[in-house]
Amino acid sequence: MRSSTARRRATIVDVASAAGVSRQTVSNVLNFPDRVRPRTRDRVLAEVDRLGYRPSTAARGLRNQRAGAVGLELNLPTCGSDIGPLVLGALTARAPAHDVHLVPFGDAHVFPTVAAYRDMTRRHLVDAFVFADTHSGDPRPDWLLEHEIPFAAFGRLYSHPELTCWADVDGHRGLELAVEHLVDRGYATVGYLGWPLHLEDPAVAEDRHRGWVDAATGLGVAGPAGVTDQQLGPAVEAADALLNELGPGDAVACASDLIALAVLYAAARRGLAVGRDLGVVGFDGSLVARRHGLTTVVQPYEDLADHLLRTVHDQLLDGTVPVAGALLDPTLAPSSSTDRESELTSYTPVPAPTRR
Amino acid sequence: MRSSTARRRATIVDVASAAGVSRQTVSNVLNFPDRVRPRTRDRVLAEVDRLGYRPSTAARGLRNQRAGAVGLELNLPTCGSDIGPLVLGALTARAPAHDVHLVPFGDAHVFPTVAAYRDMTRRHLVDAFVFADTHSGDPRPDWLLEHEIPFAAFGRLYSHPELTCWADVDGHRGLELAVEHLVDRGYATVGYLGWPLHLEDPAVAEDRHRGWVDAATGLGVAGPAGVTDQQLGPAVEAADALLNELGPGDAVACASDLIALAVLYAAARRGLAVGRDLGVVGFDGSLVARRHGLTTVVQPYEDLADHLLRTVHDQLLDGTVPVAGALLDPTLAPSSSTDRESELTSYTPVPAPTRR
DNA sequence: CGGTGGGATTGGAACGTTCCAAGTTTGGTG
DNA sequence: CACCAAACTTGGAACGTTCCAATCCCACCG
Repeated sequence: MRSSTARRRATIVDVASAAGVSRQTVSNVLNFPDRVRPRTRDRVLAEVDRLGYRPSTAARGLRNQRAGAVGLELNLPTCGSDIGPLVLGALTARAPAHDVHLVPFGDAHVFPTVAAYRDMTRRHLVDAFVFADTHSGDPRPDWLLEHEIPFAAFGRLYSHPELTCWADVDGHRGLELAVEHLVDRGYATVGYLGWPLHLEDPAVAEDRHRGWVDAATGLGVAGPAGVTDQQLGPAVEAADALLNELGPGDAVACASDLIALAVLYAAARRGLAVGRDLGVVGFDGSLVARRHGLTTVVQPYEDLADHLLRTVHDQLLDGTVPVAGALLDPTLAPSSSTDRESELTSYTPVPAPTRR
Repeated sequence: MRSSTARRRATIVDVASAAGVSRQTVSNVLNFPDRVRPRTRDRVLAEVDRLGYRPSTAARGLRNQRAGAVGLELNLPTCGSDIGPLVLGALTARAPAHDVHLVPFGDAHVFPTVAAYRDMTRRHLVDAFVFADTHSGDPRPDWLLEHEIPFAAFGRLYSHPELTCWADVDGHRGLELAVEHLVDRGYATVGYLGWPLHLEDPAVAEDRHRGWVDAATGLGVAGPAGVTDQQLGPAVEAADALLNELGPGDAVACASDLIALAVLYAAARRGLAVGRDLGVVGFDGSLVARRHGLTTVVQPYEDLADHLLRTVHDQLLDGTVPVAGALLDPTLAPSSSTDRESELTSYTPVPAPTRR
């Protein structure tokens, strides 16, 4: 066993003696390159490269009193939604750019409490937290504020209107995009199927609804509107009711991809060919949309991830918080459900569009 | 600012002096309770509790040369599948029981390479890795073996038949469960819609297919079989072809929930009421199944997570690897698609079953 | 040619934990 | 009552890094 030589990973001292400088100089090369003369710097960097040296996370964390990690709560609503995996994927992909790593935690079966937050904080496992699905009476923001622990929320903190450490998608803009696209494609009237305002998150529901109202009214294409909760069965019934008030050549903009799927089903039920007879636009850019050939408003997941990570980073660095919550612009991904040449029905879905 | 008092988290020395013992005794209380007299132990534990002390992850990791973390690769196939979120949720929920935390990594857009593995290892950020979606020519197992880094795979390592550090669901047993359930519910003939054997993972496809063959033949209910890839459009066509050879009162067992959804669509296309006229069973226990009222074979996600985490834990502890890969038993979750009283069609889905 | 200033580099100390070897107490025995 | 072993407890050292203060070196100026 060559444990002593090959097995042990190189430390800063190994690099230092290989380059003929001291510990501290190597540290400076990596953390404050300006402090080191170019000649020395290059020599050190060459050895860093040759030995494959990387600073130990544990030693760094101990010395700096900072874990370089962000806790991410994965609870039931987050895991079981269509966008959960997309948010997680984006945060994971963007974390390295912010010099942090993620630590997911939470029991997918139990409703969130602060216990896990307290435990992870005490163990110095993370410096800050990111979470989603805030609700009224949510204990988490209060607890984190009280303990002065940085955090950022995906979605408005409507239980704490004064807080600005959140990012969300601009649903108003998203529905504008949807309506503009539908008009562009030549659909005559644009209806809307969204969420009731008394539902869990009235701001999001209101936001998307107003987007449709403003755009459709502005363009003179406003049709009927309906509401439903985020469940397939009831949504199909609501979609069915809405379609009673729409005719061939009309369209429906939806508050989510799941609702859009329900519209596909309601259309199929009455023999409407989606695309040709009826335009449908969803919201989320989820797997459901890709599978079913739904045109959808794609949330800017990477931008959201960047904003959330930057927000906690700034709080850690100097305690600054954003001047306001961030509403980020979504984009529209056209597919068959708004293609007039297409005859999409729920039971003859098209394959997913080829990836760019 | 009361930084100096309230802000600083308690350390082992604080606990020690509060309890009137030394550092080491506190450490022993937490790590080797037997070494400490009960009287002392209780006194120390009381102070631990009072001060809310938890050992610093960084200090522990530095001293023990162990991060207490497991890297989890989230790549495109993992994130974009129906089971990805379920596997992740289970691993997250079970990690604390194994005294580790997870560190997800990976770029959802790029195909996996060993670069990220090397980087995380060098930084001592993780001790081991868990990943899924192995494929032939996968560089990861070879690289990890070469560097003697523990790992465990979700899914068979069919590119390395000699390796045993994997866990997978017993698809054979799953399709037995499905067929038995369908016979139990009084369906006459049971067909099968699965994956072609030349697809990415022939072992899984073969496994599930044989389960159907054995059970259906054994019970004398074997019907026609078809194959399709894991895409909704082609799957609906394949399901349609299969239904040509089945009549009312028959059933289809499927290799995945997505394929089962395709069967729902094909049934709707020809006016068959799923449940009453046609039994359908999916595989995965995914969100898709819950939404669409599909009876499904649920993968034992928590057991899988436990096995994977235990496997890497054992490798870390004393280098032992399992004597064989683990095939874990799934369970069956009945829903409307095998309820003879129900008239489920793809466009009139039932609400998700109430959670237990 | 000595002094000065400033940038580059250095060694000591500390972050919080656990291992190790040595120390102290406890309880039992001759 | 003295002694011994076992049980329990203790302080020093080390894990790898970065902060801090001190030192070194060099060019430039008077």
